[in-house]
Amino acid sequence: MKLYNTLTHNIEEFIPFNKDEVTLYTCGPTVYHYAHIGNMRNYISEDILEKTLKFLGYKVKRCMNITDVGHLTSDSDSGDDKMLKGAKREHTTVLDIAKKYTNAFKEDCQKLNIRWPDIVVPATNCIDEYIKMTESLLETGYAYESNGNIYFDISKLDDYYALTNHKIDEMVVGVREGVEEDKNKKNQGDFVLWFTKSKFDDQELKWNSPFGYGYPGWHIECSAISIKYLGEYLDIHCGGVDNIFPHHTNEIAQSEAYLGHKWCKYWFHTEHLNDKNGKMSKSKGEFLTVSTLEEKGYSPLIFRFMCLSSHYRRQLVFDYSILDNARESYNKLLGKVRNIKDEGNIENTDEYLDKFKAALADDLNTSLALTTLYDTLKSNLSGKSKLYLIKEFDKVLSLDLLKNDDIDSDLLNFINEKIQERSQAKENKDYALADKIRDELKEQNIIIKDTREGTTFEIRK
RNA sequence: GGGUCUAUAGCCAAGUGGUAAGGCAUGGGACUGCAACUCCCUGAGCGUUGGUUCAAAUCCGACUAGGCCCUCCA
Repeated sequence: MKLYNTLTHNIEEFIPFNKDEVTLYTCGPTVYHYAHIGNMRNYISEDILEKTLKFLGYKVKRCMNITDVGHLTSDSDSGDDKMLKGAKREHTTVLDIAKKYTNAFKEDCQKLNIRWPDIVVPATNCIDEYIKMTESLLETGYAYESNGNIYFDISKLDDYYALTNHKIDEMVVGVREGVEEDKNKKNQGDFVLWFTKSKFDDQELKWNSPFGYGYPGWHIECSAISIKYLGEYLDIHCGGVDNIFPHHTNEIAQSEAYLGHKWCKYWFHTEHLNDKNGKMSKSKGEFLTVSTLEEKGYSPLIFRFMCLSSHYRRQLVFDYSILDNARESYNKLLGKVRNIKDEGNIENTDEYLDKFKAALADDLNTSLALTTLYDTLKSNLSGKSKLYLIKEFDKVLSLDLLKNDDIDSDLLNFINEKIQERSQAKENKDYALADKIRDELKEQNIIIKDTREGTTFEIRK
């Protein structure tokens, strides 16, 4: 399998540390609000990565954190805590906010057929580990105390900017509005490992530590959680491109300083889903969530299909015309699959299976993988063979290609009555009534289909 | 200013040196009471410009346009 590695800026052959089991770490959400669909694109990509690895025969152990503490709006000794802001906004506690939005995130994942990782860890569960790491970094001289906080000293490293190719002299401090320089730092790029109460009296969650009563910095959690659950050697670390700097850069710094050896081999980053004004964010523009799409009548899997028809390292500009396009394609695809008759012999399907695997093994070329699905549908294979292949493909695609929706019996009766009514009207040549019934059903996304064998229907997603 | 990525038909998009996959939309046809569904047919020389090569969308250079990052973010 080939994967693009941000660390080397190249597509590389994937070779895990341990042949038997691949370790995969995902930067999870900061649960201070709903995830928008741009966030979800990232998790869809990671889901495809995990399922592809499994499809190719690897065993995968995947871990994800849930950030419920320490995520400030700035890396300097200032700025608000996102969780605290969320709690104030909704007049409740940080823990309630974390619980509410963790559940919401889980539901979104379910709707999008994103497999929930094997290990999911809230950041607040591993305070001891952060303290242990921070203590060790202080002992070895990679960290220092200044004005109550513990900072990581990036000047102790030769290759701090390996991930980004940034050059320290050409960095501009405070490009983004609202970023202040922290005068307590030795180097402007240093980052906080532990905050103390002196600076943040209103912080709700605080713990005792050898460095004082306080709470951990944002970056330390991913390193500590990953090392705790996946070991000292990590195969793949995933996240959105926005996390390359500073988050992942800092993770590498503190992890390798702590471990004393190379830590993570491959860095996997998903590009952003933008809107026409640029990057999607919770603070500007339309705040689009999975629920928003549902309210507008789009099944979440249409969004998944839309993501899969592009490539994870390609920016995608969200627009409803693109989603509409995906909806048409997806519905037609489901229709084609539904029309396959389960008959004939099981034939040799290696040609298609190999093409599908090759597409995914080439840095997750999902677009080409979908093409293989279309090729399969157009092939001369028996219905039985086609259905077998589709079932296999859907292990990775997870588009519910073969899932028959259970229809509520009341609804089914209603539709059948309407179809009867319409057939009667047609017999009476009362086409105005027949068309009226058809139109009314269509408004409810029920599409009437007249075939030689009689009238059937389909519920449009 | 530095870093990084992208530029293929109306839209999404494959393609990594040998004269452009696929999907959606459009148009035409079959089917239909008319439609929808389904099936068949239907389109571009690859941002501009130099160069390398027998041969370039594919390699190299320049330019143009755009996105993202440079201590919030997936």
